[in-house]
Amino acid sequence: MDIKLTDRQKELIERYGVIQEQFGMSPAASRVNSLLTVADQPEFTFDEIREVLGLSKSATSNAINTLLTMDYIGYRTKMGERKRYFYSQLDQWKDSLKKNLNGFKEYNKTMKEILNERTSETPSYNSKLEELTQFMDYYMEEANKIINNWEKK
Amino acid sequence: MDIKLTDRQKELIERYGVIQEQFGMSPAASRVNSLLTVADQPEFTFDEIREVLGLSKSATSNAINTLLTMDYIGYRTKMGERKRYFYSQLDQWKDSLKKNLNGFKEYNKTMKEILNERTSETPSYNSKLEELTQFMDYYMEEANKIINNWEKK
DNA sequence: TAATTAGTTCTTTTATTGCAGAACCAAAAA
DNA sequence: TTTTTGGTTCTGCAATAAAAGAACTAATTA
Repeated sequence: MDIKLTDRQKELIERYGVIQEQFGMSPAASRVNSLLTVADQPEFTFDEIREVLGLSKSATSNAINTLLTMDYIGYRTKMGERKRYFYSQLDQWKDSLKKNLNGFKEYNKTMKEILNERTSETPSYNSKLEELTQFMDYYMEEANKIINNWEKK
Repeated sequence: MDIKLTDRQKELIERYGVIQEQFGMSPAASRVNSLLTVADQPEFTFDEIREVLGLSKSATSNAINTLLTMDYIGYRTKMGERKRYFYSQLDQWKDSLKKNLNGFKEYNKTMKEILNERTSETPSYNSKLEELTQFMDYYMEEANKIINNWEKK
């Protein structure tokens, strides 16, 4: 085994890790994803990940599985081997941006229901709220166009 | 005092509250912001908020102050009164979207540093990473245009 | 001057998260 | 058939976050 990382790589793994934590990912999962993004080696096994990051088996297992279900990483296998080789699926970004936009859809649905339920006594507030829901619809539509536009290029 | 909310309003406050929790806001702050968005009454005092939501003074105080610093709510005062009257600042949405885009900027800066540090042994991975950073720059620029475009309308 | 109002701040309690460590399991190898 | 490999799942502990409650404060009022 014996995987070596430069100090710079270690620093970047931590920095990128912290950023991902801010997006709600657990410390361990953030580090695993960082490792697979930063390290020269394109694929890591379960035990290699465990070793370089100094994690327990359970933490490694849970981190890998959350990353897999989020499609942040993938794995391949090799003929006649039972091990899995994990790699960063960085194409994930556009997809997770799209999922993000879908999250806004839920948000906006609720905002519209709130608007529908509001008293008619507050017309100026209500029309601001309405403008907001329209803006969100507009934004989501245009943002999707941006993404599709890029893909066509 | 004696503020009354319909069952539907209570339901919407909880639902909108949960959505906001998913964006990383504390339960109490989420409920306060929801209340000010959903309730007919356009302004609430500290004690009214405390009472309808059944929160302690400290929880109320902290929730209000985080919402104030995020500009999610505002308050006004009335001549000769010491109380503050809090209201939802729903114009916040566009601003927080812009702040969100700025968050991506930090993210992308780190991605570029990672790219710079990567081995030249993995050209296809590297070029994917590069495309990604370019896409992010493009997206941030275009998203800002969307927002400004709407505001001009 | 004492009491009330409108909060803030500090301390304690409770709930949640994140991880380690050990037990466990199924497939493959010895 | 026992052992090893490549994990997963369960139990428990430590750290952190959220909120309660009580003590505090600065203005205002009685």
